[in-house]
Order: sequence, then C-alpha cells, then structure tokens
Amino acid sequence: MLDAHRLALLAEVAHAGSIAGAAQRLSFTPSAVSQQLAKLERDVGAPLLHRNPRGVTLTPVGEALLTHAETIVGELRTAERTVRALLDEEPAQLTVGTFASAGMTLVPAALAEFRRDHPAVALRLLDLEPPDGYGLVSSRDLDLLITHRYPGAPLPDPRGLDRSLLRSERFRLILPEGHAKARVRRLTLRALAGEDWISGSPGVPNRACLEQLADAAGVRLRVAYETRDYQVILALVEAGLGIAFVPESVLGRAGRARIEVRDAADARPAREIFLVHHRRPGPLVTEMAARLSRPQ
Amino acid sequence: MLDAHRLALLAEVAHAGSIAGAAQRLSFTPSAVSQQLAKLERDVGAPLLHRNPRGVTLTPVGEALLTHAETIVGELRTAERTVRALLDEEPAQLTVGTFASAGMTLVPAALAEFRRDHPAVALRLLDLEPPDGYGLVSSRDLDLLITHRYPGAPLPDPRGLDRSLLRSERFRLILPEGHAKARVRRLTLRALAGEDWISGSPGVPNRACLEQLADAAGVRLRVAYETRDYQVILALVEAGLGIAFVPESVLGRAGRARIEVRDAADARPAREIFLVHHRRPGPLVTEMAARLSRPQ
DNA sequence: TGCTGACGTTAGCTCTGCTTACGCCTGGAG
DNA sequence: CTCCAGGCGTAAGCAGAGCTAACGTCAGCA
Repeated sequence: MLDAHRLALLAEVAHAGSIAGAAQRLSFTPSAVSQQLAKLERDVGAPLLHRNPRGVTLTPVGEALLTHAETIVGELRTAERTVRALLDEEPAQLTVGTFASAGMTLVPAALAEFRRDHPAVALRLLDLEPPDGYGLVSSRDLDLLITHRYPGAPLPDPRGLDRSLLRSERFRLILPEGHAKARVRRLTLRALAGEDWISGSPGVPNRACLEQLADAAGVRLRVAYETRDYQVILALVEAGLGIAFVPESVLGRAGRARIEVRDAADARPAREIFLVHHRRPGPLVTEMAARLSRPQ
Repeated sequence: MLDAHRLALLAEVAHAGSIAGAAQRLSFTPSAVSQQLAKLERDVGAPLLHRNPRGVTLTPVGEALLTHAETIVGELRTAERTVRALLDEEPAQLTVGTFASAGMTLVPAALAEFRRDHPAVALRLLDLEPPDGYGLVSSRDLDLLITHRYPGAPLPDPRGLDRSLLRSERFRLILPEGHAKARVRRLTLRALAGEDWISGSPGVPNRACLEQLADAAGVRLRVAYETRDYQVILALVEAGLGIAFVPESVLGRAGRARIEVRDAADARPAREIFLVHHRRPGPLVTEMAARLSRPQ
C-alpha cells in the first residue's frame, strides 16, 4: 500500500511548485522532502516529477497520483473532523479561497457579517486564481472556494465536489472621462479597434476573453498595457492611458469619478462565479455559502 | 493529520475481532499492533476499543473512525491501481465475497466461465455472511460482494458503493418424503405449527425471518434443530427429523429424491440477492457482474 | 566567469516502531 | 478451587526509517 504521508508530500510539492517551497511550508529541509519523494517514486515504480532547474513539474503519472493524493488527504482530514465533532471539539475554523477581485468586493461584507455572528471562528482567506483551487478543496486545505469562469474558458472537472453558480457578472466597458468615444451613442468593438486597450498578459483568462471577443467581431485589438490587477486597470483608465473591460463589481457601488462606464453593443461578456465545496459541507460552510449567495 | 497505517490497522483489527488475530494476519506480534492502536487512540484523544477478555469490540468513536479508515484504505488502493494501469501492469486479480449458499450455487458456474476466458486472472473467493462485507468492498479487500437480505432485515447503508439487485429468490417449504402433511393440498403455516422445524440459531437472518413469518401468521413455531448450513438442513429433513424453509437454489436443478417440495399458502418468503462493488468498477468486475446476472 | 538559487547526495544522529520477555486478567476444564 | 489457555498491556533493547547538516551539481545571469 502506498504511504499516505508521502502522497500528502506530493500534493504539497505540486501546490508549491518546488521541493524547496513545500519543505519551507512544512518546516522541513528540502533534503527530507526530496528523499521522501524519491522513495515514493521507487514505490510507484515510475518518476513523478520533472526536475527543472527552477522548481519541479509533474509527470503524467504524477498528475494522476496527485488527484488521488488530494482526495486521500481530504479523507484523512474528514475522518479527523468526524471524531472531533463526536468529541465536541469543534475546531471552529473556516478557510475560504477567492480570486482577487472577489476578495475585494463579494467577500468582505459576507465575512464581516459572519465574524459578527461567530466571533470565535477563526477565518482564513487564501488568494487563488482559476483554474487552481479545486484540489485544495479536495484535500480540505480549503473549506470553500470562490472561483470563476470567463467566457470560452473550460470549466474544470468538479472531481466529486459540489459546485453551484453563485452569480453571473457582466463586464462593462470603461473609458477615461471626456474620451472622444464616450459621446458615441452606440459603441461597438469595431469602432474601438483603434484604441489603446488595457488587459492581462497573454494566457490570463481576462486577456483570452478579450481576444476571443475581438475575433468574434472580426477585429484585432492592440493591448498597450498589461496588468491582471483590476485596480491598476482602473487607475490606468482614470489616467487616460486606455480603455478596458472590467467586471461590474470592481467599479464599486458609487462608481468612479473620472471614468465613463458604457457597454459595447456587439460584445457583452460576463463571467460566471461559482462556489465549490465538499459534498456534505459543515454548518459553517453552509452558512458562509448562504451569506455569499444573498444579493447585496 | 491521522496516520493512514494506523487506520488500516484499526480496520484490520475490527475485521479480525481481536488484536492477536489482526497481528497474525499481518505477520506482526500482537504487541506491535497493540502499541500502534494505543498511539492511534492518543492521536484521536479517545478510546477506540473495548478490551474484552476474548478479543476487542469498537467504541462508538471507533465505529465512526472505522468507516473512514475503510474508505481511506480503499482510496490508497485505488490510487495504486490507477498508476499500475497507467504503467500497464495489470495485477489481474479478482476477489469475490459471497455468502455460503451462493458460493455453492450461483457462483461456481460464473467462476468457471470467467476462468476459461481469463486463465491469467487470479481468482479469490471469500465467505462472508451479511451484513458483513460492505467495509471490505470500501477498503478494496473485495472487488465484488454478493450479499443478500432476508425479508424484514435492514438493508445496510451502501456507503457510496454501487449496489444492484441481482435477483429475488423465493423460499420453498421442504418436508420428508411421505410426511403426513405432504398430502394436504393447501398447506399453511398455521397447519404446520405443531411440526418440528429446522432453522438457524436465534439472531441468524434465516431464523429471524422464520419467526417474523410465524408472528404474522399468529402462531408460534417450535425449532427443534438449529443449524445455519442449508446442506445440513436438507440432510435433516431427508432423515425425517423436521421441516424447513430453504432458498430454491439450494434444492439444485434436479431436486432431491427423499424430499417433498411445497409452498405455504400464507407465507411465501423470498430473499433479495445484491451485487455490491465500487462506483467505477474495472473491466474484470464488470464482466464478472454480467456473468452473475445472466440467468442460468 | 563567477554568482545565485534550486535540486540532489552523503554521513551521521535521533526517534519511531518492531520484537522479546513478562505480568495481568478472564473463562473454562479438571 | 486450581490450573491452563488465550487475550491484552508494559518494559527494555535493537534495527531501520527519516531528519539535519554539509557539500556537490547544474542552469541561468550579470
């Protein structure tokens, strides 16, 4: 039988992206982790990691084993919670994983309410960008994951977890105040093809979405500034450096003073926001999920 | 995090019913097993076993942990199989658990066919009486379980496994050849209340079923001979010592020479036979299940 | 070409975990 | 009642697993 400790180590290394990183998180020396992984590979009979000069990546066998490792670690933690619950030793801790913009908009209100009602519960927040995070829910590093999908991006395999649509959030077009195109009644992507766009780097879902929209409209957009941080995008637009699509929620309730908010007639993207948790969530998870679902 | 090895040990001890028994199966000394269990109890923070003079039984916490232990062991074995399959190292082994009478009737034909088509696959057969066996499927000690339910007996929690009804098998009333009551056209339980009955000991599902039937008919039956072995029951009836209900299949295709087979008009019990296996069975399991399902 | 950061290896020590030996307890046979 | 068998637990000792520390190796970079 495979060794669960070593599998847990594999999961940790996969998440950290390097042996040294995992070792640090676990308060071990890299050597110890390396040796244990070597033994796991001997047990399995095949290499699990590609040793790159900068960190490691998983082989196909390693990938396959990783998903199992995560469910096993999750089962071990579930077992632990079961007996804790039987012994009335509630650990009272809730770890929520969010993507950056949700962490600034959706989550704080729910978190504040939750904290008011359950001051004894230790709340932890983790930043994760999709499609990461599912494995951490499987392994119970995370109690609740808030994740999203941009149009066209694939929806990851739920791996036996419970996933529900929290809401669908449309994107708005933002322009600097007084921008020439802001006066146009019916804005289209085609009409905006000549502008300087602000978006994420290639590969970031944000950017992929924008390029897909442009393809659909038959135009080619020029991305003049690259950043994945929506707050930075807002600042750049405010400074008159370009235009962008941003999720409605990052605009805030009151809106921004020096920004014009419009819609493109031929491109109305929206991202879906999902809640992911274990099949039978505890009461704390259920309550937090309910708070997040409540319209604000 | 709990130690998976110790949890596996707990499962082994629970199945064996004693520390010494588990130790023998695992080729350890009882002392080693005892020490590991003591450490597991310290980890958990609560006793898991009642130490009886003859063997051990689980505490409620132990029971709860056992089900988790079984799924964890099962997950570990699943992980192992996944990588074996990726590396094309099929272990080619199939372990089937059956109850005694199925082992003599249902299974042999299917097993023979299977062996003919897959001579390289190692077949193992385990005898188990319901409601045991589900845990062994969870922990992958068993690939396929054939189990049954007598009328009125509770159906165990499937625990995330796949359970399908294989068939429903009625019971027939058997009497010694030339028995006075064998001439009666319409036999009833009430009319047979004065006879010597042959059945299992109290607690055996067989016996519980008989008593329930008697209650329903408003009579009290006298069990003169107790045995759970249907072959022995047949022999006793042949010898003229009493009458009994037996599953149809134990009568064999040709029937028995010195036995009269009848039905009771007011009591026509039947037991349900189930197939239990993991959610996503491998091809060998699927094939064996198909063979068993085929009417003979 | 030297420097940095990451991984791997080796030697050595600590500590886990097994065995052996022994004691305690209960239930059944004589 | 006594004795014995079978079960569990504890103590001491030893082997091996697993960690640390120190050093070696390699790729990328100035």
